[in-house]
Amino acid sequence: MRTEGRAKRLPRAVRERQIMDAAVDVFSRLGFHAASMDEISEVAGISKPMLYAYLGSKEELFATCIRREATRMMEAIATGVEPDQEPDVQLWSGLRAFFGFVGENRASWMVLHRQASTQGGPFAVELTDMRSRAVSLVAALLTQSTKAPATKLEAESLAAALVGAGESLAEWWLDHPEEPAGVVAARLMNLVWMGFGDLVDGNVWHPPSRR
Amino acid sequence: MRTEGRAKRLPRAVRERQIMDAAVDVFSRLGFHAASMDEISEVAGISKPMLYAYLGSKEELFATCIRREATRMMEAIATGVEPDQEPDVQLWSGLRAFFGFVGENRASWMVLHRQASTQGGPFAVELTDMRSRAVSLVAALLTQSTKAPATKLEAESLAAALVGAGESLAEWWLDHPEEPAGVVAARLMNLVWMGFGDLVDGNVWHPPSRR
DNA sequence: CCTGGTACCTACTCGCGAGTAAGACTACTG
DNA sequence: CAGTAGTCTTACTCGCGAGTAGGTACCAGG
Repeated sequence: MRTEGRAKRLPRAVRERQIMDAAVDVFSRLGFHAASMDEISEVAGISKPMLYAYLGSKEELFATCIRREATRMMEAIATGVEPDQEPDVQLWSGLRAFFGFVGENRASWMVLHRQASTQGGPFAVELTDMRSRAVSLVAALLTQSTKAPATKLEAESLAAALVGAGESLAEWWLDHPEEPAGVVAARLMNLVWMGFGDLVDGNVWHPPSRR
Repeated sequence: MRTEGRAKRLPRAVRERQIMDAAVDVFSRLGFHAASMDEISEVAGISKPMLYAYLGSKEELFATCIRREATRMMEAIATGVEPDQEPDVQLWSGLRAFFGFVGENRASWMVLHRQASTQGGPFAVELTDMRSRAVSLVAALLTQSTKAPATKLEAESLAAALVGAGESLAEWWLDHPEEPAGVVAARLMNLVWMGFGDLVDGNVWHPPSRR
């Protein structure tokens, strides 16, 4: 990019989107520190001062990326879940939506999770916030469907474990891209719903269509 | 540290250990890029050229840290597991050893996992290697105990999911240090062995002493 | 055709941190 | 009490990257 002298004149809103896309790409490949504003401007097809004019400092730019991608992802999941269904079906649709998003937005996910969680301070806050929304959601799902009255704390921590498992399986998936999203989702579904205790006995969970 | 002029004369082996300890500390707090050789030398109580004389470049130093901590951790787990036991007991002892190590070596774990996994290239290799050893171990445990003849691939991927869940729960634990190691371990044990399906019905897994 | 405002640029400053040159201090060995 | 091997230091070089100063091209409306 930027092989030619001057870039086409474009309205600010469009440029800002281009810059954000470039930033997510570069941050995901290089990480926050190793990414340079020079490279981002290059990928975006403009010169460095434009970055500063539009998106502020490097840290501001990064934080803005985090916020945008986090919002996109939460929306994708919210759209995917099917409320007013059995608990296991709700969990299943949530998992499918989650892995679907990650599969189609690997760069977004890397920026969101891998990068944001390692840089301390203001960045991690956005992450923590997003995660806790997810945890509360799962916890509610659990308490609502539990027959034995488990404590709120118990449900919360189990939900945290599940969300963590999802995050980490998505992380693992980055290194095994050949697997389709549905398979990965189903795998986690079986692990957390049935448990190894059942699985080793050959008891498997099936999606609703097969019932 | 380094407030006084000259450091005491010490044999090379001892200095190298001090340097490594300092490096793990600084890398875990700041991350690879943000950590400076100047700060590491300061914490170690010596001057910068000593770092280069003994441990080579910054990247070499980091790789050496990764290798050392990975080895320490695998040894801790190997010592903790109890072979010739029921599968669930083996899993349980493994989990306890793992979370025990992480709890007593938070800095090590952060360097190992959080930092190494985000820096690409040669560092991630060490990590991947360690993880795959863990995965094979769990996969073997699974196939050995499964009645239904699951495919090797299925066992491998479930093992990967479990290891990932462990990693991520440890990650989560860093932000909730008040929980004791045993509780966290038990929680994961219940999640992966019983599954939510059982848990919501009130069926819980108990450690061997209670049987 | 001028006049402003907005998009865009080249070409810098400047501090920080990786890595090094050159030598000084200490302890053991004969 | 040399000589020498290994420990440790001060005081640099040098490149890279964040952030900026001071413009130039382009499109309105008058």
